[in-house]
Amino acid sequence: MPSSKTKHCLAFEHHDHRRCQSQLLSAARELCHSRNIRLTERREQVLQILLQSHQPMGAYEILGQLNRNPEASNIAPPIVYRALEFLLELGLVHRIECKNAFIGCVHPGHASTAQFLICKGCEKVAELDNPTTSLQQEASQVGFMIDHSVVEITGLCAECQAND
Amino acid sequence: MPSSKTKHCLAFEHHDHRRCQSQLLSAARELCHSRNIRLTERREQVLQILLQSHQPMGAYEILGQLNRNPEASNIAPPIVYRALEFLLELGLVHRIECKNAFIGCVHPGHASTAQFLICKGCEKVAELDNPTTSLQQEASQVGFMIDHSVVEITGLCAECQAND
DNA sequence: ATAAGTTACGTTATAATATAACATTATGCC
DNA sequence: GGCATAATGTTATATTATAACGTAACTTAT
Ligand SMILES: [Zn+2]
Ligand SMILES: [Zn+2]
Ligand SMILES: [Zn+2]
Ligand SMILES: [Zn+2]
Repeated sequence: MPSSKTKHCLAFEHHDHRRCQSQLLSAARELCHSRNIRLTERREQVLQILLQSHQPMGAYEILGQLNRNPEASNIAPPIVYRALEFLLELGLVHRIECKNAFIGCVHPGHASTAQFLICKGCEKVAELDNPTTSLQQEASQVGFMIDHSVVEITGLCAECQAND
Repeated sequence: MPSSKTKHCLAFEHHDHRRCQSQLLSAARELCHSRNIRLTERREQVLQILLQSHQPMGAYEILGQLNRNPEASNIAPPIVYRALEFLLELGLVHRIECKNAFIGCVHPGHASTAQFLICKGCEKVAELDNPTTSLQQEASQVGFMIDHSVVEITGLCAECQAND
């Protein structure tokens, strides 16, 4: 689980993902409840789909999973994109720009400053948990006011290097 | 012009862009010549289009400019994407992931470690010229081997803050 | 409770971005 | 020239995303 002390890289560590998943879902519910915002069934469905793994998913892949359910089939793209928009704004989900894909946030709360390690081997994406300040320093040195940052490092995780 | 000593942010500084443009074009020609790689007319056309400004352009925008030329019209997407692929591999052009767009590299040579400040006001994109090491440290602390990194900071440049 | 206002969802169509597959032309080498 | 290779051209289609408009569900006021 996320910790602010030690250097964690959840996605690349073996862990009880069921627990990980249910904790993140609870956190999402609590966040919405506390802010008096509606985590509707659709929105929760999309979040749950993203929380199934630490691999990012495309919008149409999410759509496919929603439509795999025999009852209530034939859902169309806007529904998924709207749920994603909601979840992104709350910081419950992040967009992986270099893959046009989406992933559940493992440290819900901080919306605009996430950083990711993206493994080309196992395709998992780990969210770093310390918002590096050096970029902010760089930016402020030239008088730039940061609104949103995208930091996506692609390569091979330790395990995939070993298994090559 | 790019310098490795002072902290520059070319796109946001007033400068003689004609000169900037022609220097970058020359640098590209020299790079290709020295490596015995063919900077064909098409490839150079696409590069020149990207060097027109410090704003990124979508592939179809580039396509539009190519087709604006009355002779040799009706060029199709693959041509642009192939030229871009060539230029990206050489590091003469970068892809701005969060905009699905492309921009000429202002420090030709370093392909995979660029960092950008993207202004929402003037839509210019500045390429930082010191590859920050803190990210690499982060990555190596968890045994991650970096292949390619995307660092895109969106916000407002100093001038756009003043003009708000 | 009902009406009005708002938010979320559903539906259809289409826009914007990107690539697959194959034909043609240009270039370099023998 | 004849051959191999690389680059370009062409057609069709895949993938990702949004516009526009209608319906249903929730919220609040009377
Ligand atoms: Zn997990
Ligand atoms: Zn891996
Ligand atoms: Zn310039
Ligand atoms: Zn600006």
